Amino acid sequence: MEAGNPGSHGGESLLFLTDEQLRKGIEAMFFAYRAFTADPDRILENYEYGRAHHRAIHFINRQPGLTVNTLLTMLGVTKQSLNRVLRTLVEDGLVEARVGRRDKRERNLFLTEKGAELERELSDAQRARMRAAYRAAGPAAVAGFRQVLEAMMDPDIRRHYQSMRETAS
Amino acid sequence: MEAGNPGSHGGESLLFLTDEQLRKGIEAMFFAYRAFTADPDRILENYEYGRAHHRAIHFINRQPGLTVNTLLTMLGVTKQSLNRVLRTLVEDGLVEARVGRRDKRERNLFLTEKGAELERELSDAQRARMRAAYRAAGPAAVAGFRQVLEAMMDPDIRRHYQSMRETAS
DNA sequence: TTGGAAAGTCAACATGGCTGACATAAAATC
DNA sequence: GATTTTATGTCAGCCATGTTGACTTTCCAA
Repeated sequence: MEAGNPGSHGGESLLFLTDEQLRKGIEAMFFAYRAFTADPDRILENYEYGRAHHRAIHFINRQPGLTVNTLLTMLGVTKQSLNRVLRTLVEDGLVEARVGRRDKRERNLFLTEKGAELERELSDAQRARMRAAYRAAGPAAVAGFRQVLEAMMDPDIRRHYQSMRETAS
Repeated sequence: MEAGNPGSHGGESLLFLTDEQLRKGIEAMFFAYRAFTADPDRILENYEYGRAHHRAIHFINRQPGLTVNTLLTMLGVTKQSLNRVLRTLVEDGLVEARVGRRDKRERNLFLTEKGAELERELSDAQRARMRAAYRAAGPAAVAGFRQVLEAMMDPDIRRHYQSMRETAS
């Protein structure tokens, strides 16, 4: 199935959809993602945290005060998985979980100063690689990169992604 | 560190390197990668295989006859990890490990017909998503996507990536 | 007041990373 | 020819992080 015919003439856009092009894209995703996580992973070895902690910290930093449920949706894991991670972060004083003002069942999550410090260390490393790649590829490539990644996301998540507040650190 | 100054005027390329841009890129990678692996993961649930098996099958299909060592380099895992996966694939008749002709210590890996079938099923799903994203983003975006991902890879791996034979299935 | 939602917890299990130790066969080197 | 190195395979055990299922507490809302 899917002939992947390189000689087809269905208009410009089809020229890029050969099996070979698609497979190269798949490999590029795999290799790039591995590099993308490698730097933070190295840093996390010095602490007693893993990649799951990094992800939680990232999103709490991006949307201070977000609820556990929202974080759950963004991470796409079960609450039991998340809770294991979140508990250690709260115990270690990197994350604060405040009882919701309007709805007291909710917990609003914030990074403490200590949490923000680790976030910075991890983020600096990850952004450095991203920045280098952006510089090497150039502005036009960066726009295309973002467009393809967005198109690849599941629609529900894409909405979250697009509406992410610009909090910066 | 890293002021990430949106108002800087260092030339066109620097305008794309604000912290916010970089963080959005980081999130895009995370969300897109999750979607990227979701379809094959769903298929693999029907078998007794996991993501690790998929990766091995992918590269054996791409470079038929590659050695265990080469596969190890591409996957970036230990031989013990790979062996656990490879053993079940050979036992189940999806992969054939032929003794090397020139160097009899080596094993050259090939997909059997059965292995090629599973490869096709997994690959079809993954390529379908990639194709949809490529179509939605357009040819220029695809080129940029590939450029940024390449720039993000570790140099050694990038060389492997670029020299990957065009075997297609 | 009752039902459901948000969060937390315990237990058990699977996958797939890892290290360390060791075995075998074959190539390469001295 | 003896020795060392390389490629592969294997066993055992550990760890991080995902899963399901069951159950509790708190609190909002109908």
